[in-house]
Amino acid sequence: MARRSSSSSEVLLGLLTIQPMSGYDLGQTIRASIGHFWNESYGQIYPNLKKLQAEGLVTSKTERQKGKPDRHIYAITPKGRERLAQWLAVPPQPEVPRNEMLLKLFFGAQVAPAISIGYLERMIAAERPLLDRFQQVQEEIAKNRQYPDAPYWKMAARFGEIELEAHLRWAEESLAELRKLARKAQSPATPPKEKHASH
Amino acid sequence: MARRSSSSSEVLLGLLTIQPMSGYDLGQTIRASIGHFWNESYGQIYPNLKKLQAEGLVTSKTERQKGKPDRHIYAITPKGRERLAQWLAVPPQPEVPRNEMLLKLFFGAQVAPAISIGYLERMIAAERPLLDRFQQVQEEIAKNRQYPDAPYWKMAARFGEIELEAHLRWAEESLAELRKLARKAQSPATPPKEKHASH
DNA sequence: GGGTGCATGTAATGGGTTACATGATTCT
DNA sequence: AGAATCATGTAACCCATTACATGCACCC
Repeated sequence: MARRSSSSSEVLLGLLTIQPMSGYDLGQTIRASIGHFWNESYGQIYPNLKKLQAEGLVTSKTERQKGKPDRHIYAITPKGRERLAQWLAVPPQPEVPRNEMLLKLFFGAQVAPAISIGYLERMIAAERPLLDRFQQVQEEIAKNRQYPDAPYWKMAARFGEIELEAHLRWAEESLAELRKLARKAQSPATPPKEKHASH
Repeated sequence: MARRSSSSSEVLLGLLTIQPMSGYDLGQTIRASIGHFWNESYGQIYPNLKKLQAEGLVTSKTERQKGKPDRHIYAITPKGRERLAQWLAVPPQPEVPRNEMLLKLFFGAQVAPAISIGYLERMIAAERPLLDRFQQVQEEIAKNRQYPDAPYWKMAARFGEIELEAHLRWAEESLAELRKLARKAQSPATPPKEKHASH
């Protein structure tokens, strides 16, 4: 995805406004907080931190550890905050996300309905448990209402919740339709006689 | 986005099951039908078609035109259908889409609320008009109910509709919250006196 | 004893967008 | 007159993931 000038380093700046962190911490934080709409691999994080440091947007200090590699703790500089604010002020371009599951469903007529049904069931099984998480996160944030970040973080979590609910509703609805379709395909033009259908 | 083995050529195979098409047609079709969850640039389409042809998954014939370059019309082969079915049977991996707007909103506390408000307004203005499109598409598909593709295409369109509705609900809700926030920020700890606030 | 987590980093590999090149026709 | 549409294609560039490399500590 060769987005003209990506946001990989800016995310790091943004997260470092919360508190100084190591590359590893940043990875963890990304997964835990913005993981539902943004991902960053370590192969991206570490080199970008070096680049940011070279530009004077972050500073680093080294923490010795026994048995483990040194931790490099990065902190954002005033210049880094400026850069972040600049980037935040640029209107984001609408991007079309690629959804492979939907793509395969779109071509579902080319294979047995059971396959598409399986994908929807998988999706529901994988996503339903996340609903609770989003609600928990919002409650957590609500406890720290005084922080200036709180309302924004809550909106992001709420987005996850609302979108997830929508996806689940869609998946259930589509699942019902596909099952109807699969039944019709099994007994074409046969009135529902039940019991020992075909074999 | 270096997804191990992407689906760029398989989309082309999938669309060619509808009818033989040129690279240009494929680009148009993608935008018109699956554009809300999948995009493909010509820089991707043309080379992939050549690759597919070399593998015997599609054939091409040339149509002469006056004043314009020849049209290369591609058609899927039985081998191509096999490959497509194989790919369709592989369970899609859940992917985390990157949403830059949400990312900027998440860091909204670092800039004036007006900026985030602007992004939400933009988003609503850009996306609301699409709702009608999705409904139209579904009606259109409903007219051709007999085609085996119809139920699957309808589901894809319905996904767009449901997700879009969810996004709009979220955006309106968040907008209201941000406006409240902006008002509070302007008159901190001042009871609502109305009229000629500060200036 | 083996897997998982902590912790950092580099290199290979592959994907994908954008820009460029070309040129006639049709719409504004 | 100039922009947009039709139509194909290539090359440069860059972004991002995955794999690899290293090694201790802790838990089962």
